[in-house]
Amino acid sequence: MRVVIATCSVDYAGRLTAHLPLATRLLIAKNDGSLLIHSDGGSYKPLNWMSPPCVMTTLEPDETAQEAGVTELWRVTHQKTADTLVVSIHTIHSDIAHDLGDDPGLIKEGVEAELQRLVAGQLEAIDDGLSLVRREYPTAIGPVDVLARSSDGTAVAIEIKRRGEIDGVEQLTRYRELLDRDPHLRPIRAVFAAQEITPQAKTLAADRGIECVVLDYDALRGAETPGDTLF
Amino acid sequence: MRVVIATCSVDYAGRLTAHLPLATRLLIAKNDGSLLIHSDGGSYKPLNWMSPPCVMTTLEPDETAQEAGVTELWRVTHQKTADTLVVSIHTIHSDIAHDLGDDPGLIKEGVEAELQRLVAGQLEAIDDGLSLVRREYPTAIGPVDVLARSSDGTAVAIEIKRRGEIDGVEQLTRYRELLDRDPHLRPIRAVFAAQEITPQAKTLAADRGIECVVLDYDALRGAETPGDTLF
DNA sequence: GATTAAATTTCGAAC
DNA sequence: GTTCGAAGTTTAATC
Repeated sequence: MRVVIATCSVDYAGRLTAHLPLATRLLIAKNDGSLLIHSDGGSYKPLNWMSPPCVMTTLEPDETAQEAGVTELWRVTHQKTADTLVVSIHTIHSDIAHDLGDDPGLIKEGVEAELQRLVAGQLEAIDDGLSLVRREYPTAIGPVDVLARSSDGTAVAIEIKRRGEIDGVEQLTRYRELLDRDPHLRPIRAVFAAQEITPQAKTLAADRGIECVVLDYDALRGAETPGDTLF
Repeated sequence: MRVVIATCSVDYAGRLTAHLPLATRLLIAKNDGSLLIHSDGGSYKPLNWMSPPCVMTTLEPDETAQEAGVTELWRVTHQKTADTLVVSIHTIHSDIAHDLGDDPGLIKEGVEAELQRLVAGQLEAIDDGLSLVRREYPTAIGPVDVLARSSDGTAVAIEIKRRGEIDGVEQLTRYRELLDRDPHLRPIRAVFAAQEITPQAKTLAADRGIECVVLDYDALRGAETPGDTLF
C-alpha cells in the first residue's frame, strides 16, 4: 500500500463523468491496483476512486500539462469497463509505502439474522398466542422470514427488518399474495416487524391491511434466556 | 488529517458488535473526529469506521492491555448514538499529519436526471407517436418521471431508471394505480425504461402489463441535437 | 457467474 | 430537520 498526500486534480470517466478541482488530498493506492481519493471530511466514501480489478500506471505529463504545473500523472484503468481515472499531481507533500499483508477480516454479529432468530424465539414480541411454523418459510419468489399460526389457527407471515421501509412492505405484500394461493394457509395475516418503521412504510402497510410492530432489540436480547438458544 | 500505519486490533459496539483481530492496517483520522480503518484490499469501504460527528481520545492502556502488547488506545465515540470504536495499537509503523483544508468537491454529470431529460426530449426512443405531457408529473405519492400521450390519446406513464430492478416496477405500479383513478387519464399505459433491466423486473413488469424498454444512453446522447436543449 | 437483498450503508434533494 | 430515493453504491448470500 502506498499513501500519498498531494495537491492534485482528478478526472474520472466511466459510469459518469466527474472532475475534482485542484486541492490537497489523500491518495491511497492499494496492492490490487485500486485507488482511493479522500478529503479531510465526509464519511467513509472517497471523493473519487477506482475499484479493483484495475491497473495504475504513472506517466510523464506532456508539455502543456507541465506548464500548468503538473509534475506527475497517475492513470488508473479498469480493463473490462474502460473506466478511467486520471490524477494530475502538482505537489507531493508526503509519500509512504508499507506492506500490510492480508487482513484476517471483520468478525461481526448482531445483524438482521440475529433479529430474526430472536423474534422467532419470542413470538410474543409480535402478538400473544402465536406459535412458530418455521423460519425462512419458502415461497416461489423467496422465503418469508417467519411463518406462524395465531391461536385461532390463522397463518401469520412475518417480515423482519432492522429498518422498515417501503420496499419491505412491498416484499411482504408479494409473499402474502403467493401464500394466499395455498388453501392450507389462506387467509394470511401479515405482520411487518422492524426496529424502526418509516411513516411512509406504516401508511402503505395500513393501506394493505398489514400490521406493523416496532421491535426493541435490547429487550429481545435481554429476554432471551440461555435455554432458548437450544431450540 | 492524520494518517497512521499501525499493527492493531479493533472493537466496535453500536448498530452491531464487531471485532478486528491483530493485523497491520491504515488508520485515517479526519479533522471532524471520524476514523477510517483500511486494509490493503477490498473496495473503498473501510474494514471498520466511525462516522462524524464523533470525538477521538487517546488513552493509556491499562496494565493488562500493556502486558498484551498494547502501547496506545484510541477511543472514538459518537455522543448521540453511544456507538464506540476502540483501536488497540501495538506498533506504529508510520505517522503523518497534514492540513488538507476544505475540498472544493466533486463535479459530476451523466446520472439519472440526464437520462430522464434525454428520454423526455426523444420519446421516439420509447415508442413512435408519443408526445410529452410533462416531466415529473405529480401524483399523491410522488412524481412520475414522464407522462406522455400516444397518438391515439392514451396516457403513458414512463418510469426511467439507470438500472431497472423490481423496486422500480413496484414504484411504477403504484403510480399507474393512482393515475388510473383520474378519469381524464384512464386507462394508463405504463412503460418501464432503463439502461439495463433485470430478468425478475422484466417478469414482474410483464405480469403487471407494463412494457419494458432498454435505453441506449450513448445513442440518446448522440441523437440529441443542440436545438433540443432549448425545449 | 448471475441475481437478490442487506448495509454500522452514504449522499443528496424535496418537503 | 425529516424523509425518501439514488448510488460509479459495496458486499454477502443464494441460485
